[in-house]
Amino acid sequence: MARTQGSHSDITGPRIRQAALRLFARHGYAAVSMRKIAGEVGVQAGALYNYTPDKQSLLFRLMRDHMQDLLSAYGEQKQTGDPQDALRRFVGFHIRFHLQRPDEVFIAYMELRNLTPENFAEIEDLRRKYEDGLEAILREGQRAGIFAVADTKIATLAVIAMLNGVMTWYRAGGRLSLDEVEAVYWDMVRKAMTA
Amino acid sequence: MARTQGSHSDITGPRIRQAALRLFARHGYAAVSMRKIAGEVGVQAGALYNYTPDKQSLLFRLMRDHMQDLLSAYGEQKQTGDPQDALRRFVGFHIRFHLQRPDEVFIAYMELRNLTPENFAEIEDLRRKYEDGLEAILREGQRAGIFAVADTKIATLAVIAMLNGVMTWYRAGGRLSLDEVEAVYWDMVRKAMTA
DNA sequence: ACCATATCTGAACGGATGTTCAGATAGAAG
DNA sequence: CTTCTATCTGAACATCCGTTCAGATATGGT
Repeated sequence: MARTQGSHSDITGPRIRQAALRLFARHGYAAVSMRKIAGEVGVQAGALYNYTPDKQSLLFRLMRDHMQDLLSAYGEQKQTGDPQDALRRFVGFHIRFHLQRPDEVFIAYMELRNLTPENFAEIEDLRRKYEDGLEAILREGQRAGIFAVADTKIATLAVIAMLNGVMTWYRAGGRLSLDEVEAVYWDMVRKAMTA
Repeated sequence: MARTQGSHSDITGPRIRQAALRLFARHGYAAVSMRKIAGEVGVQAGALYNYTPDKQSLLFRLMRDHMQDLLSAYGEQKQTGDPQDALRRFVGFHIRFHLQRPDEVFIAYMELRNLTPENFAEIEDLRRKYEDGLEAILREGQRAGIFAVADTKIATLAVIAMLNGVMTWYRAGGRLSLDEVEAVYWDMVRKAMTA
């Protein structure tokens, strides 16, 4: 046997990335073999190498694409308004964007140590760019006397860490709606940052 | 060759746990082989099985011991005082305890998915017990009208998530002292929880 | 109908994996 | 000094790993 009926790179390629994403998120990069990914797609392991030069690149591209999606989606947000509004929009954006991509978020966060140093540096760079967006808001609010934090960098990391906590417990159709979750977190973030 | 000079279970046992802890934290459970752990200790892989029935148990016991240490250390804390004081003490305790054990914290958090279902349930049970300690403080403060959070369970998770963020950036000898870090986080937590 | 090319198989590669165990030596006890 | 036991080695087991590649078949264009 060789090429199979209906096989096409436009179909197999996305399916491979999708399967890798799911399996990496569930079991971790090191615990997932190329054969398991291939099995999920219904293909032999060798076929994966038409779509990725190696396993490491498969992981890296998933992470890089996710971070670039995050940055470009955040870039499309309205950037005007006073710092308080900007912070509120950031909270809403962060929660909603990340809750829509649980697997990507999990991987981008847990699999950093499985990246080569070069790949790690690139992902960290993108992450820092995103954090800088929030810190700019906090600094502007600090300057305007609206916010009162001891250290904008630490506050940035604290807010993001707090918001990321949503991912560990929120399930669609649970006790609280998305709007309610957003309101609850916004209340805590606002109070924590405000004078 | 067989038994080596100076070999003793009181020495080898702790060294194995220590090496496993360090390697699991650095590279992840799945990426660390029994041979690598043994190599770190200066012993052959087979010797590890005098100290653990298998690799899974090695991971599990590291996590369980850590969680039990956490619970027993927290249990020794002074529990009296008004909720505001109790919350301040919780923040200080959590930051200091966890910063002293970065490897254990990392593992207890990142390697949950590599536990068997039974082991996972046991660790999660211990984690919930710890969270319950914080939630009791928040509920008591809520009852007394000191705190004003929309949901004590979510607030509990939010506070812990925020505090855990310290672990990602704090390095001893850095820009801020431990006391300063504690003060900065306490300021944010207090404001976020207070009416 | 034919051809070029895109796509996949199946086998193979060297090496790593967790675990077991008989046998060997060191330390402790008498 | 002898005996018992704690401790470790070294080899072996079956299985899995990431990756490569020649060859086979399907697809799309002419």
